[in-house]
Amino acid sequence: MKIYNSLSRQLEDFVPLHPEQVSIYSCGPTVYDYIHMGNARTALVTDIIRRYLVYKGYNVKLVQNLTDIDDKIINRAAELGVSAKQLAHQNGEAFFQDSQRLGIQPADVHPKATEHIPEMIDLIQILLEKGAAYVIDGSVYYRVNQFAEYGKLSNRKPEDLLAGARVEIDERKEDPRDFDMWKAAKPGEPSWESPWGRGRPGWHIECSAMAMKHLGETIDIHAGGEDLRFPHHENEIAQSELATETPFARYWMHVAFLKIDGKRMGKSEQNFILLRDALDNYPPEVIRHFLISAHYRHPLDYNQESLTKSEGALRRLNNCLDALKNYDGDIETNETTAAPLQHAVQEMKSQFTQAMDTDFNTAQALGAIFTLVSEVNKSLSTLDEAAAPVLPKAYQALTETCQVLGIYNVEAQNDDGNNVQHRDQIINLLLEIRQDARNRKDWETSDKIRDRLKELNIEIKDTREGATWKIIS
RNA sequence: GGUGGCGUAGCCAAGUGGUAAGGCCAGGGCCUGCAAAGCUCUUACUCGUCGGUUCGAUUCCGACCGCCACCUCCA
Repeated sequence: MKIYNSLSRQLEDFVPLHPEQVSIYSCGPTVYDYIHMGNARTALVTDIIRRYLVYKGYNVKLVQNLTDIDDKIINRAAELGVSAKQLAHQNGEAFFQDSQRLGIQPADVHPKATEHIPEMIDLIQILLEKGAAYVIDGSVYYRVNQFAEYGKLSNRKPEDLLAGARVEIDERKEDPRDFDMWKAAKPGEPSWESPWGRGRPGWHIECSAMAMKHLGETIDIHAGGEDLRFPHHENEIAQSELATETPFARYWMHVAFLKIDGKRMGKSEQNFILLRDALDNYPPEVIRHFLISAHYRHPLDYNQESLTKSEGALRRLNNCLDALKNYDGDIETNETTAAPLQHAVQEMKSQFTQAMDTDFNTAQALGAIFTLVSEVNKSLSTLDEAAAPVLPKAYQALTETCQVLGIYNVEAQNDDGNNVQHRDQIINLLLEIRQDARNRKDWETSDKIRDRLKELNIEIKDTREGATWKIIS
């Protein structure tokens, strides 16, 4: 299995620190607003990496943080006339809701910055003791020139960092590259006690402290959006590695931007689509399909046309799975069959694994899945006797892989409730009446039943074996 | 100015030093009372342009053109 490591800028064999055990830290959102599709892309990639590693048999511990104290939160809260704490709490809850709706499984731990102040203070203290930090007016800065490897993640030399800088330089800092780990409190802002007076943590120290607390000094995979590569992740490395003198993360993964109209979707651009709005318009599986239809390191453009394409692809997949479901398990296995479909199932599994093993190539994995869909449809339409015993295997292979990608929700297919049985009986009665009408070529009645049911989102298909129906959305 | 990425059929998108997955759309055929779904055939002698390396390049190297991103808060 190979992963593209942003640190080495090449594909590397994936070897976790401890065999069969993988630790992942994913940079979560700053909760001053609802999350948008770009945030969702990164979260989804992490979710699928986790699912796939579990599928491969690893034990995975995933930590995804929430930055719940920050300038943006303070400012937004002031605009809205609520406390920063309340705003962060609300948006944090909304983030969990939205993620869940997209079918993203909760992380094992969702640490919040405000609940880890002591750990951050301890870490800053260590860096001060090592001479890698200094205090000015109650703020603590990281002394970048103490860390020789600074710039190794973003591939930047010290002089590069200064040349094009468009930042206003704080004259009090020893070096323009130095960044704050602790900000002295300003009047009216939330603050915590510290050895340097009241204040609040800087952004970068949060992730260093929380990652190390929940996953140890060295984590296997650290993921985030590509915008975090510099300065956020670079600074995390500087803080963590100088403090522990051991590698912070073995594999750095950066998810490319989601674009809209060819431009980066970003909060500061005001061109974002909220995940919850997209979820109101499309089923979660469709959105997931869209988001994984391109490799995670390639930019992807958000537009209605692309979502519509994913809708079509999902329809094809679901039609196939629906047809297959009827064969699930009710055919005795005949090991002697040498049907072409048997080969296709094996081929699909190996192609899927190979694709995912190569830096989580979901686009290629989807190709493998749809190739089998095509083979299954072929067998189904020709009523291939030899293929029949393989059908349950095909169903299983398809559902297994689709669930790794989260584009097929078995539970959602099986409606619950006691009314279902009753409803089915009524629909079947209607189909019976319709069949009678068809037998006497009373097309008017026959079509009326079909059309009216369609209006009720129940779609009828006439097959060789008689009419079938299903609920459409 | 520095750093990184991208340019593959009408659209989206994989991919490889040996001759182009998959999806959507479109058109023909089969099936159907008509549909829907499905099947089937058709849709890039070609992978931004120009050079180079090679028996052979879309894939490696170089130049150029175009687009995007990071260097500032943003996943």
